[in-house]
Amino acid sequence: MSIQARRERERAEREKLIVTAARELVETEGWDAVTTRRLAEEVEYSQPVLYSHFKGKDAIMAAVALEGFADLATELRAAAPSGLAAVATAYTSFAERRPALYDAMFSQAVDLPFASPATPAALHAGFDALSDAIRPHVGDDDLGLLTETFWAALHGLATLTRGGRLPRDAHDERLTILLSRFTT
Amino acid sequence: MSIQARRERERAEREKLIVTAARELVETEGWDAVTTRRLAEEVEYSQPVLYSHFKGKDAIMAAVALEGFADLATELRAAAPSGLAAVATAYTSFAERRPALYDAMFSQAVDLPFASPATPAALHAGFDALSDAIRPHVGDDDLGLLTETFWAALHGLATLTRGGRLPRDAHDERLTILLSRFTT
DNA sequence: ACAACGTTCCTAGCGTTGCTAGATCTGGAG
DNA sequence: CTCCAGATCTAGCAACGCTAGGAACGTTGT
Repeated sequence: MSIQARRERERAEREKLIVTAARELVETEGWDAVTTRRLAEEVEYSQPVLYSHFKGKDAIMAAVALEGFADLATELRAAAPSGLAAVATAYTSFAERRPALYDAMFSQAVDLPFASPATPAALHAGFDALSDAIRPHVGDDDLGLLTETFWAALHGLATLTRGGRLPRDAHDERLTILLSRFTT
Repeated sequence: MSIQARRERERAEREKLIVTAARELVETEGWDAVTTRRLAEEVEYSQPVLYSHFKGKDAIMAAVALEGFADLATELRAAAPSGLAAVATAYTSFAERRPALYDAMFSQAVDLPFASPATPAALHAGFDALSDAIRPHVGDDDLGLLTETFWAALHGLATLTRGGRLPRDAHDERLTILLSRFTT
C-alpha cells in the first residue's frame, strides 16, 4: 500500500512540476516557446511522460489557465473592499501584466467548463468577486447577468488593448467611462 | 505596356482568388483547415505562389480579416438608421454567424494597423458606423473614447459567448443590460 | 522562323511541430 | 538471485510553414 502511495505522490508532484514549468515558460517567453520538446527539456523528462499526465498540449495549457484563474480571483478579491473601480482596475491590470497567461485563460483553453456544475472553483471565485463588487449598483437588473455583462466589457477592453486595437495611453479614460455607465 | 498590364491584372486576379479561397475555407471548415498546402490545392497552384503574393500565412489571413472588416462595416451601416440597439445586435450577430472570420479579424491578424494614419478604410468605416449610432447618447464623454468603450463591450460579449464562457441563451438579456447602461 | 533570354512556376526538401509505438531499463516480489 | 510488471526513453510518423534550385513558359531580338 505504502509504495503505491509514494508513487502516486511522486506522480502528483511531477504533474505539478509540468504545469509550473509550462506556466513559467509561457509567462517569460511567450506562447510560441511552449512546445512539447521544450517543456520536456525544462522538466528534465522525455516528451512521452507529458502524455502520461495530460491528454495533449491543450490539456496542459488548460491546467495553466486554471492556475491563472486562481491568481486572478485572488487579485480581484484583494481589490473588492475598495469598490468596483478598484476591481475593474485590478482586472485590466492583471491582463496587462500577464498577457500570455490571460491568453491561455480566454483564447487558448477551450476545454474548461464554464457556467456549468463542473465549473472549477477558481473560475467561480473570480466571478463571485466581480459579482460582489457590482452588487451595490445592480439596480433593477439581474445580478448574474449584470456581472457577466460587466465582465465582458472588461474583457473586451483588455483584449482589444492587448491586440493593439485600442491605443494603450487612453486606457484609464475608457475605464472611467465604463465605470460611470455601470455605477449608479 | 499592354502586356505588362495584362500580367499585373492576372496577378491581381490570382491574389483575389487566393484571399477568397482562404476566406471560404476558414468560414466553412474553420481555422485548422487553412494550411498553405490545402490553400494551394484549392486555388490549383503550388505552395510557393502563395509566397510570391504574401509574405507568409499571417499576411494572407490579414487580407481575409480586412474583407471581414469591410463586411462588418456594411452590416453596421445598414443597421445604423434603426439606432444603437440595432447596431449592437448587428455586431454580435455578425460575430455569431461568422465566428471564424471574426477570429481572423480580432484574434489572428496582428499585423493590421489600428488607430493610426495607415488604418485601412474598412476599419474606419465600421468604427464610424458605431460612432454615429452612439452619438445621440454621448453625454459629457468624448465620442471617440465612448465608441471604443462600447465597441470593447460588444467585443467582449461576442468573444466570451463564442468561447463558451457565457451561456448563449441569455445573450439578448445581456445586450439589453448593456444598452440600458449606454443609452441616456 | 528561330534561338536566346528573363520571368514564372513547380518539384523537392529543410527544420520544426504534436504525438505515438516499440525497445529498454528499473525496481519490487518470490 | 531471478523474474516480471510497470515506468521511461529512443526513434520515428505525418503534417506544418517556408524556401532553394531547376524546369518550363512566353517574350524579345535577329
